[in-house]
Amino acid sequence: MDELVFDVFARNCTSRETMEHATGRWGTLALVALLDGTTRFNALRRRVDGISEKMLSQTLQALERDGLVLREARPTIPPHVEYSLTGLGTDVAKQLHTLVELLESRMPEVMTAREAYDAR
Amino acid sequence: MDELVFDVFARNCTSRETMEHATGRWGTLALVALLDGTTRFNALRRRVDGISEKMLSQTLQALERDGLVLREARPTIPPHVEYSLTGLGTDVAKQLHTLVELLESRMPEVMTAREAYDAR
DNA sequence: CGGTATCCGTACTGATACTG
DNA sequence: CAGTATCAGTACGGATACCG
Repeated sequence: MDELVFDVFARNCTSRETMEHATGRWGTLALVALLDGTTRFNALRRRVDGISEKMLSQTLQALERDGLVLREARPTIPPHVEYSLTGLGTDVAKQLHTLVELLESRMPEVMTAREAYDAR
Repeated sequence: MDELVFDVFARNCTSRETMEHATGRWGTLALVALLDGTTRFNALRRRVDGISEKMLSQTLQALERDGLVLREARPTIPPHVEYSLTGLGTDVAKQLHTLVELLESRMPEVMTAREAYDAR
């Protein structure tokens, strides 16, 4: 029988890998940005401040491979490529969005905690 | 006036930093593990398969500084140190736990998507 | 426009050894 | 037990240049 390959706490765990794609530095931002709807590559790049072309490309590829993001390219000149969320991607993105909002609303607490921590 | 320092999409954003601590490779696992209750350093280390002492230490320090984790040390010999979640930490951890469960329950979809992606 | 290829620095990571 | 210190490898990330 298979081992618990979906248990995040296990070292060689498939879901851990996908979690990292979704919750990683750029994954979260890309997914949440896509909640606004279908978006083109460079629009996403402008939205996610600070991301490089390379990282956006890599991030989107990982998310597409995991079935969270859908990539649709029209063979026109110049190229027109649109990214959107799949059903699963939408669910994950919503969850991440909730987390982002939770954290943003409570950043004052975080700042206070940091000051206390740094004080000693 | 201040800029929108809590807007994750902004490059120099404080919440982005905290998000990365919470959703990073080890942050998520540490937080979710702590949902089971107060835990000692080495117990946590055993629970989070694959984490090194160094990374666990660094992760916990970052989370403690952000006010997500509480560290309590008894000055005994040998040392006895307990880690637990703060109120904010609990909220964040629950959110992450939901995300983990969502993803684990839908890993079959992910696996299918990967096969399709790799096929072409 | 939407990428890929290449280069290159640094920051992260894990072993290992050591300490109170 | 609960860490810190040190070190070496690597993978991440950004800048630049280039292509269809």
